[in-house]
Amino acid sequence: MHTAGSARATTLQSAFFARQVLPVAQELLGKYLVSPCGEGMITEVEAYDGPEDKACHGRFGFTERTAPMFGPPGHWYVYLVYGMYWMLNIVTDTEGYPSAVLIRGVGEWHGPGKITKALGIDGSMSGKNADEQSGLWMEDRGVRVLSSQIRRTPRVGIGYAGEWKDVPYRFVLAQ
DNA sequence: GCAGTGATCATA
DNA sequence: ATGATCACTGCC
Repeated sequence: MHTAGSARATTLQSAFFARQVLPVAQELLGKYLVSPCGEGMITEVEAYDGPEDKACHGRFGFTERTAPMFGPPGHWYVYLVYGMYWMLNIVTDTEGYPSAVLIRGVGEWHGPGKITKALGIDGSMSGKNADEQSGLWMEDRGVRVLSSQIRRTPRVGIGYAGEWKDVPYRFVLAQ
């Protein structure tokens, strides 16, 4: 109680994610991804923002796979890409509006496919709430991130997305 | 620079 | 049932 910097870790709750995806994505830098299999600080994310975003999976409407994106914020959306790699996203904003943050870098793991492989995350996590019961959640451990430490770039791997391919929705914590 | 890999979705 | 697509990675 005497040391200002010794904040207890707090689990990020639904209210944190029930906001526009861009501020949520930016503020996830410096937070921790935690599971029984491993954990680390989030260092790279991307935002996917609603039906107008030509790179967002929600742009084609509700399907079985993308259902979690249309569900309540604070739940996981996990899908397989290129037949090999599970992509981990946290759903944001309001129920019915498809938006999510892709977790691309955590601790020593640089790359969304490496994170899920290291932590043993697969599609069975999709649609579950991000809490201790599901076994995968995020924590604020008091790490302060200055805006000067954040680099913004276009998103990776979405060259098909027309005018949306160049929007700076990727956030990287400077090394 | 590009192959590997298989679920998903549209079309039928 | 079939074919195109794909928010990656590792090796050429």
